[in-house]
Amino acid sequence: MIKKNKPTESELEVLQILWDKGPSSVRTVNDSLNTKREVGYTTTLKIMQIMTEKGLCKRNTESRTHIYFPLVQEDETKTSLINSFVNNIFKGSTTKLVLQALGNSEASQEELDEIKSLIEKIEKK
Amino acid sequence: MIKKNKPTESELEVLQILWDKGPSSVRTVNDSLNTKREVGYTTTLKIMQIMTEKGLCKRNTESRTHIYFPLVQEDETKTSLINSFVNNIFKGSTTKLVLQALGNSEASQEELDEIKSLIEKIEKK
DNA sequence: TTTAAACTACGAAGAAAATCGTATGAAAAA
DNA sequence: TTTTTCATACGATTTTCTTCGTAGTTTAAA
Repeated sequence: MIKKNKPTESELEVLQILWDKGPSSVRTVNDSLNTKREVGYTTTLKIMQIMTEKGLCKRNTESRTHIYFPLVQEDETKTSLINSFVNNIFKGSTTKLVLQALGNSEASQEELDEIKSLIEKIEKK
Repeated sequence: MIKKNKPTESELEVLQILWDKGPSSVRTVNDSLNTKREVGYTTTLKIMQIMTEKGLCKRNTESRTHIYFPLVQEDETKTSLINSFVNNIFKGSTTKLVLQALGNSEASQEELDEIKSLIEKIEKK
């Protein structure tokens, strides 16, 4: 883990949209955000400009409407977020997190099977 | 989940100490914090006063040195934190969190066994 | 009794994030 | 062409959290 580009919550919301939809304009991202909560257009614009400064994303400015795309990977970013979460809250023990998360979840049998098969795979190594 | 008393990072550090050590004075908490990072005494005091206002803890002011104790439970609080984490980052799917967390962890066989037995217990219900 | 140490209260400075208003210019519509 | 719509840029404000300095009090030490 070289850079600790920990995105803020807002930045993460934007990243999630970029990961899901691929390269997008500010308008697209803002519309998407507004399906969940009210955000002003220039607010979203500002956030995305800051994200660009921070290196969280990059943009194509050839056309008037700039197109933004993520520079950080979904998996990597989330893994890093999980790690700091686990460090903050579970003293570094991922297992504690998993136990507590699972203990309170309403996981279906399919989901449990998925987890079991992942565990098997780990055990084989 | 009625109240969304989401503690901040600092508040969580304090809570963790109160959960671990039981009712404590500001001095005790501050000393404990300082084993990990440098924090001024009045900083810790202020945080704990704010926590009291917020209802995260309560204090006994009978003696000059106030004794603080948590008003929120460790399990409940962490579960609630996990839930918002899962909502923010995994679109509400606890399973996704578990899969990704486990996939990148270095869990020992004992830990894996613990998880497996929890899964069995869930399946039996 | 005088001095020093340990507490709390409280205001305020600082830092980081989020939000927005306004200016400006380009493109599309009328 | 004129007007309206839609972009970006950017400063400024607001909010939240963190941190600390100082004042005032009580207790302990000298």
